[in-house]
Amino acid sequence: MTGDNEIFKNALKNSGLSNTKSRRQLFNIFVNSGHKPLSPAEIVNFSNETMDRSTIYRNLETFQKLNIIRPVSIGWKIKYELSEEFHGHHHHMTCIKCGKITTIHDDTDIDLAIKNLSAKRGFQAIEHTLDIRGYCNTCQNFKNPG
Amino acid sequence: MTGDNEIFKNALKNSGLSNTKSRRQLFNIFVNSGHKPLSPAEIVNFSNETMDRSTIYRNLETFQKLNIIRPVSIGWKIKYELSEEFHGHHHHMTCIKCGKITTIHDDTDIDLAIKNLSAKRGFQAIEHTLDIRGYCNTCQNFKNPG
DNA sequence: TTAGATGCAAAGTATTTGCAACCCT
DNA sequence: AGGGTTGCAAATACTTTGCATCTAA
Repeated sequence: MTGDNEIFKNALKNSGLSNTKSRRQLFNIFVNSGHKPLSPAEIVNFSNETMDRSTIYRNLETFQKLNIIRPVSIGWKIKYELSEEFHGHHHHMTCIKCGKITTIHDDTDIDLAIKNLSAKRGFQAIEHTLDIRGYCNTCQNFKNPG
Repeated sequence: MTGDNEIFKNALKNSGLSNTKSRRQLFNIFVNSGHKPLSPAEIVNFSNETMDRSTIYRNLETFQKLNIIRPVSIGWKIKYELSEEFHGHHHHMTCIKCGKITTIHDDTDIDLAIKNLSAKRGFQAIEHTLDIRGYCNTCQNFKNPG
């Protein structure tokens, strides 16, 4: 926890940005979310009027640029979660039918392949999101939309 | 093109859904987008009042369930593009700094690793999106947000 | 014929903006 | 002190909903 805070403060400092009350608060909302991805609007509600909406939106954008948070597409919407520096690396498997999301933590082969590919292209990969879509165990035999 | 249309029509028919004017129109917007991912709002504008907004939103949801389109997280927003059946398989590399998106078509190793992983989990993978974030060639030496 | 699809209209949410006041460094 | 940040307030933009009408099969 304390370590996370250091990383956060340094990210701001290294980019010459201020360590403000709002930014600390926003960061804490993510920390306290239990790693559940949040939409901008959900954060507005969570914050319970302690920050203005516009401040939240502006800082979400800032955090994203600093790679403090990262976007995840969850079904129909986009949400944000702490980036890997805080969160640990993982991937998602989403069922097209029932919407169930499974989180995956071990995928060395995939990560290696991604690393190689990026290097080949001269792209400096910082992190990646992988969303696998298909049918979960339960839904494999009932594919009609319902 | 004609082949794509067949796939589209069959997708509807196989699920017992009607092949309506609106749906054909929406499908064509994607075809004509030159494979650029589109947000719901962009589509509303594109459609130029030929369809009602509500029809567009409802059909986007339908198309997604039928796997005609798929979501892609592009920076701040979520967008849609034709699914692989129409589009061909590919991945995105997005620059955190300038937002530039590079499309990648050859990544056998990654795809193989994903296939293996899914199999191991009893998940029937239909498709996947991979978004690699980092710094593009140009931005690698200028990492401050600006 | 008729279940499903659409348009309309309005309500409900979400996001962005300019500017004056404020607070980090 | 001084520029980056915030709050405020209002304008925009986006998304959803119910219901009557229409249309594809």
